[in-house]
Amino acid sequence: MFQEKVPMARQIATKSVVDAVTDDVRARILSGSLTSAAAVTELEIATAYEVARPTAKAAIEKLVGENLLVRGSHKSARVAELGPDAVRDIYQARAYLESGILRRLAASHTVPEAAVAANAEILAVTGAGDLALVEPDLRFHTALVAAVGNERIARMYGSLAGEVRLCMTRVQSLHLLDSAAIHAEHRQILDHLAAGDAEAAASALDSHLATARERLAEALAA
Amino acid sequence: MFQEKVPMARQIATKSVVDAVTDDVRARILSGSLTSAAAVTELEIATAYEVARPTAKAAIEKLVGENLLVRGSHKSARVAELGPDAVRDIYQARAYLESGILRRLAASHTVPEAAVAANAEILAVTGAGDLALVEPDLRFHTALVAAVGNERIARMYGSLAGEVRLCMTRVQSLHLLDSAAIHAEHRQILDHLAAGDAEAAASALDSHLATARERLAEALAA
DNA sequence: TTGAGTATACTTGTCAGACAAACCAGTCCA
DNA sequence: TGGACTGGTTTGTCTGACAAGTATACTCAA
Repeated sequence: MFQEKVPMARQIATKSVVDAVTDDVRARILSGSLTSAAAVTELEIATAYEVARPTAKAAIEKLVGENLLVRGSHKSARVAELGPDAVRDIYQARAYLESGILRRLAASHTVPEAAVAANAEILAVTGAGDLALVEPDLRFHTALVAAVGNERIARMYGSLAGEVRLCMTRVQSLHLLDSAAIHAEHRQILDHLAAGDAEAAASALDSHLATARERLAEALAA
Repeated sequence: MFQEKVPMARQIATKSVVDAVTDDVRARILSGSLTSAAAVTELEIATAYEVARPTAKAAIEKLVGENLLVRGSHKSARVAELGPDAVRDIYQARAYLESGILRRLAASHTVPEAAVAANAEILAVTGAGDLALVEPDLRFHTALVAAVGNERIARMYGSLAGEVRLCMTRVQSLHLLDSAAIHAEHRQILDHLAAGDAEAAASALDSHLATARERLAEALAA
């Protein structure tokens, strides 16, 4: 293999035009700059980025595949709008995935280093922007998922995380999330992991997600 | 809404050309007609179905999004080949998803009707082709997942099911799967569900998947 | 004034053709 | 024998175009 001859090749990345457009549009969606109020047409994207329409089309279809955009046949795409039921669906799926993972991590007394670091960041950004909280929070949970080393589960969680971030930014999450409380709940989960108490870790996660879910759902219902 | 005026509108489906090509290629992949031995080029698909190259390209990229095809930049696509490690990864992910689901179903003593029907079919096709067994087997598990009514979990499981079917057909599964044993193990799971015994159901599923996983992994290693 | 039907504009679906860039394999030369 | 070059193959992207579907606006009649 090539990697054996050059153990530490510098990683460079060349993005195709479609990928570049996709990434930027996705960032705009996740940041809340693009809402479900206005339609996202292929021509808009094409002119905005000065690319051909097929390129814009490919980018839109990629995002549709990620469930960030929705569109029907012969209709322009819109940002997927997440109602209370969708939020409950997403958080229920999260709970399924993460509770199983915590059970496994607890069995081997594994406390992922990356999760600890992400949790520390939550306190660090206290008082900063409201949206600054979302990133480390998601990174904490993603680190837990990544710790089991299962590629497909990580992929699945990634697709969920996109939708989670989407609805977190839609509700501007100003007063929904208290950084100190989140940090404490995360800390509790990590402690249970260190102690190897699977059930305690799972139930702590359940309540952690349940409160977030209900607050989000209520905010979206209004 | 339109649906309130016409309560039972006939469901008709118009597939786009891209979707039609995608579906057919996917079927060829899952049936084993397309293997990872030969590359799948855009021009091949385009000429085979008498469509333009962009159409073929879109179909290929959809299947790449489903993880049935893989391809790097400027390289032709190939059917994803699943080694022993990939099989273990997939089955571990399945076990995560399904065990959590069984716990929930057992808590409400739910025995999905569709799962019972699918399990009956497994006995019905005994002695028929080897591949005939795969369909009802997957349908049994899919029915369990669908019973919880979570859209995102069902979606995730669907993407896994594609890969499962892929490696099941790659190993021609002649002597790997004994229909009577499978039926019995499924039956046991359903019984545990009816009794509301979550742990027993989950552990029965675990061993059910573990045997299938190891046999598949061994066969692929050879 | 209101309703229905038509007409028009907008958007997407698909195609053809083209060129550049990247990859691959085979060949040639030192 | 090893490296560089060169050709063919494949993909990435673009331009331009037309057909088909959707939604909106407009007109005309009741």
